Amino acid sequence: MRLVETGYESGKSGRLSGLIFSAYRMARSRIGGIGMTQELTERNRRILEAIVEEYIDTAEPVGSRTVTRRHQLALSPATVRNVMADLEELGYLTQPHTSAGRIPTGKGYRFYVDSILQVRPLSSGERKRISNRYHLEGLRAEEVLREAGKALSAISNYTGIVMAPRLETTVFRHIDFVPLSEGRVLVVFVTRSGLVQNKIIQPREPLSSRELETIANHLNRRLKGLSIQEVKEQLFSEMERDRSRYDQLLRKTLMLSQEALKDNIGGEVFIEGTSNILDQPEFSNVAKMKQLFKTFEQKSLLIDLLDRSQKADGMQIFIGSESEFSDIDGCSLITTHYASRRGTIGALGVIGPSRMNYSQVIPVVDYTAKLVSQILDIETE
Amino acid sequence: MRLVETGYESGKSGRLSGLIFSAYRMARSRIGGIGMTQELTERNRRILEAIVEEYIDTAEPVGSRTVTRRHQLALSPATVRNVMADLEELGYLTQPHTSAGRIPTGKGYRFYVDSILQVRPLSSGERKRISNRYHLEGLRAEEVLREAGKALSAISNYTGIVMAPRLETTVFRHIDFVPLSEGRVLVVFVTRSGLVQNKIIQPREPLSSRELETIANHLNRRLKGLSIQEVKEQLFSEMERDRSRYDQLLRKTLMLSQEALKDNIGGEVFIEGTSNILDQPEFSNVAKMKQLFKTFEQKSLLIDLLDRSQKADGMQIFIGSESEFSDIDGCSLITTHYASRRGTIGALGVIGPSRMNYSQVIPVVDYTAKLVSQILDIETE
DNA sequence: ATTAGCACTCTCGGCAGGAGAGTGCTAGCG
DNA sequence: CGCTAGCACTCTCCTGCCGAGAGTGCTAAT
Repeated sequence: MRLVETGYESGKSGRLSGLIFSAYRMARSRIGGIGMTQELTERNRRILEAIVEEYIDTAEPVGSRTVTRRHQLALSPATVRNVMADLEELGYLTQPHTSAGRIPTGKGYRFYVDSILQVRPLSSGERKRISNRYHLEGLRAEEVLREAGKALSAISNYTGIVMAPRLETTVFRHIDFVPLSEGRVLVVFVTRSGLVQNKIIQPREPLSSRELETIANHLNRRLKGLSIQEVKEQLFSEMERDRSRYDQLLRKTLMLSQEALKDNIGGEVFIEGTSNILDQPEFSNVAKMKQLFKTFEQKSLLIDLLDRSQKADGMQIFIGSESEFSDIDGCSLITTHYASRRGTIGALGVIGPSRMNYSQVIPVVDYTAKLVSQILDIETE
Repeated sequence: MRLVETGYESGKSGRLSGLIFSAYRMARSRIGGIGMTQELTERNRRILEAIVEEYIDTAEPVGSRTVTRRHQLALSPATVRNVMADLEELGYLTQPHTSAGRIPTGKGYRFYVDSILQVRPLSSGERKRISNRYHLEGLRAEEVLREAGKALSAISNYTGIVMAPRLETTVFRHIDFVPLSEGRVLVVFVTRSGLVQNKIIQPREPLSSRELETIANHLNRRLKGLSIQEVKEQLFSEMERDRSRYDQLLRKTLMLSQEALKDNIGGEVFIEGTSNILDQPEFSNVAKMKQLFKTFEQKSLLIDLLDRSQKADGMQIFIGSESEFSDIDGCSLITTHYASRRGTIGALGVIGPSRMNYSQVIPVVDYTAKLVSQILDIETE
């Protein structure tokens, strides 16, 4: 099976209004005639909702009596049982064993998230609680991202995850070349948002430290404020134009910058609050836990998902079970991108059990992304 | 109780020979008249050794019969039982419950490590297996440290931990100033070993980006190759000397550098292979595991221990149980410092259960430290 | 001093039985 | 025809019990 992505789109008029729009859109699709809607009657949907929410609350299989008792449905347990049997047949629910209650399947969560879930915007108190965590003073960009991860994990009680922007999606602020041994050169980039990244290159011909200095100063005056994409284009066109002219230094400049920009760098991932997730009852199973921590450690899967999220528009929800990523079976990942004023730059989110409190976490992720975007903008304009 | 540090000293003539020296010293102190030696007869020591090693192997409480069977002692189980009772009375062993075997206490491990343990040097094959992990080509200093952590964890099957050098213990290579908003300045340091560190400062008076550039170029020519300590001294004496002379730029230079060097930066910690430790049977207990991961997350305790290790000479072994750091109860930490050719710069080690294979891990930590020192030197000379 | 023997203690796995939760089915009701 | 009450059935989980096994401490003999 494939990992399905949710088309949880934001409106154009800002993220938060996007959320409201989204809720509205979902409400509409409930009445309208889209695929899934035909499959489930309104009553069945209500019952599915009750079961998912109950299970999110308690982490225990949900029985028919619980549903009628705790969620005011004017129905008897027997009726609910019939409905539950139907929902199981359709693949939304499953039973750990006969004579246990039901728990949602991946498909169940998916339907819940796509077509049932109502996201309420954060209260101003909640927003304050989140934004208070960034005592802006003198935080370096990297620290802002780390802090965002910590905030996400602390507020949600799950694990926060933040991907630093890749160099190529950023705006140029500063470059520097430091000669190392054997002709190798350490390149230090500073992006407009103040993020410092570095790499080592081996230029085809040797350069004196004086030359490196001159080249850096030159580039810094010329390229400031351009996106890396623009930088690349400009350098390329210049190279074309001046191919004929014999200017030693210019040639070296171009050669050096080309080397420096050749490969992607960045995409570092910060994972914060991993111990939080140990509180979740699903991870009393040590083997499962180990699986999850292995995933945290190697990061490639997470980078992959965050990359997708960065490219996509709006909130993405990945539900672990039933997906090709059996690694994080039983886990869900809620992500969105954050962006400074010029173009998309990174992604962040929360990892928790599929049995996660989506309606609480989604607005937190959303607001955090907005906040990070703002801070990176304000701090560095 | 306090966390005791072991005086596991290296000789002056290189680390590895230090290990051998150490073993010799330990052997001597066994015969000599130091405190603990009087407390235990040779036979008792042999039995304690057998028990600790058996427990390291099996993670099961060790019974008297096992000791006689698997370690060739010409003694009956009954005799061993008597000795075990004595060792328990003296605090070296404990029983999970009556009629279970014995397991070592913190004191037991401590005695084993200090006075019994024989460390054998690595075979050349093992050394190769470790050094092969650094495919030197173009690794940035930070990546070298990360890789060292990974190597430590992979070889030992426990968790590797590496602390990056603090700026103050390093040698100056390069500095750069990047203007941000509102008069703030991003300072980028490159140390001789190629490590890039940065911080944000707020100079008392504003500086144009032209001035910043000039100052950086000036400092880079003047200070290269000095230790940060020397840099500070030089700047200070210059400040004294030129107090009278009215040179605007020089004054600004000194002001800026002073700001930049005011606080310590660095001391970042890389923890690799956390999931490894989940294989250890002591962590089937989820609560214990959570404790440990909390410690990993907040890092301050680890930084504290590594800082101590950096200052101390030679190998340090911290044994968790019985210590003021109940956080890592049941865990031990083996650390040593690594050093480039000029002065001590960082520390690294392995975290594992107290029931860790010391004789295997100690030489690995030792060799890795030597290797990291070398790589940082070679790469950047 | 060391050891053989023995009674004792404690854990652990398996097993049986009962409580509790929940189901599926069937028959009756509006 | 949809809903519901009732009931038999299933499965888990907890408890108590028992015996096997491992290991101990003590005592008496060598």
